[in-house]
Amino acid sequence: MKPRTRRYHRTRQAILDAATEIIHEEGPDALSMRELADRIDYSAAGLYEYFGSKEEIILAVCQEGHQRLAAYMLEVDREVPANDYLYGIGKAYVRFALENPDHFLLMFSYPEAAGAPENDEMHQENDSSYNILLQGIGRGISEGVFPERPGFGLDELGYAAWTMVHGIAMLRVTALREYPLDLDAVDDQVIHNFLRGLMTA
Amino acid sequence: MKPRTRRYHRTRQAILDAATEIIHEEGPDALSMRELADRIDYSAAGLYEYFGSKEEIILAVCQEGHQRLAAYMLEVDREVPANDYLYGIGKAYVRFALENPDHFLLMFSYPEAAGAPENDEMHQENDSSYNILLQGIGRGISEGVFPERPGFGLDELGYAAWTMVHGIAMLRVTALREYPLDLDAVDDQVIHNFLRGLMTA
DNA sequence: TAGTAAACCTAACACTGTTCGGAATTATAA
DNA sequence: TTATAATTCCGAACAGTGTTAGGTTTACTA
Repeated sequence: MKPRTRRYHRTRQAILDAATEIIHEEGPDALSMRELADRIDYSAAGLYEYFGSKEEIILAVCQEGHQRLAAYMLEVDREVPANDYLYGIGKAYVRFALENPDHFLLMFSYPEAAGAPENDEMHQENDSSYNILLQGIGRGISEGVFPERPGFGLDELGYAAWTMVHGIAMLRVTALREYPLDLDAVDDQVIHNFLRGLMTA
Repeated sequence: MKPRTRRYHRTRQAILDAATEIIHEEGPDALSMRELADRIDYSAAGLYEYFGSKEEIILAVCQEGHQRLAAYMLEVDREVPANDYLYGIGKAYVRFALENPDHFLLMFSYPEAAGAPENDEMHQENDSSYNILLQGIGRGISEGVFPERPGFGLDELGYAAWTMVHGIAMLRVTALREYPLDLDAVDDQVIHNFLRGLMTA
């Protein structure tokens, strides 16, 4: 790769990093092209050499967020029973949301950013967060931990699990953002209750 | 009530209706003070006689949304077994989100709008959507349909039910907004599966 | 009918994302 | 090394935003 394109990619990444930083520090509304440019010693107009619009920058930030979310889930220890592993997956999903609330909200405000860069089909790449979840459930099925019911196969089980952890994560970063009591313990029970439902046919 | 204050309230409501209309037709980003004023034959500055800021208008729209959501849930037939009633509650929650996606998303982007106008404690008024859900679960408990487990009482059951329906609703208006297949049937199974989990101790 | 308060608008301010034209920098070719 | 070309970058401007100050019109009251 030529020095030119390498420098180009480095600047692109600097823009994305600064944007992520602003979103983390001051929220998504505070992200303006001029402040973003200031942080990396550019002018606002200069950014348009690297991104076509502000929306493109936000979209790229969202895509990075989805990768980071997947990274959270890949860190989970797999050397445990399938149901315990799935519990870890769910907790990782929620933990990412709690540790990056604005980023998490942004990711799901731009649905078109959910997939891979050059792929309009949803979650088709292998290491998407949804695919990791799906593989965990598939493992539980093949190990006989989760019995498949008629009309409630892998896809339906995956959908059910996703809605549950996503509901927890979403509520906790929006409506329950300031909730004073400890919800982690309740989350545990909710997830375990769900998994128990899957395990008993 | 004097004609003056009556006219004042009518204008206030006209502003909120127009704002809701714009959000429904063109999305929340298209809501500008000038277009909003144009729709009801005012100038942008004139609106500030009725609301302190654009955010106040959005907040009021969100509060109306929460009331409408509660109305959806109050329409559900109560003359059925407790578990069937809760199923109806859940479906009503999701149906509101699907029929008012932008409004629904906005409501949960402004967490401070979740409660009553003069009440910073969450969901304290009786006919909030969450309270309706909670009462449905309470009925199931008192009728012996849902057994209370240790450390998993009414509040925890309510939280669990809320996260589930909210997860379904949220995913379907964001990440799965354009999903081609029919998810209503899957939602049925997911909700029923959840309720079955509650019914079996 | 005179005086007062409410309602409303015009004009402006500071900000936003974006574009245009040219200037500075860097790479390529002679 | 020098001339040419391409890339990179910026200042200035444009149309739009929410908001405010000041003044004018309207409506109510005494």
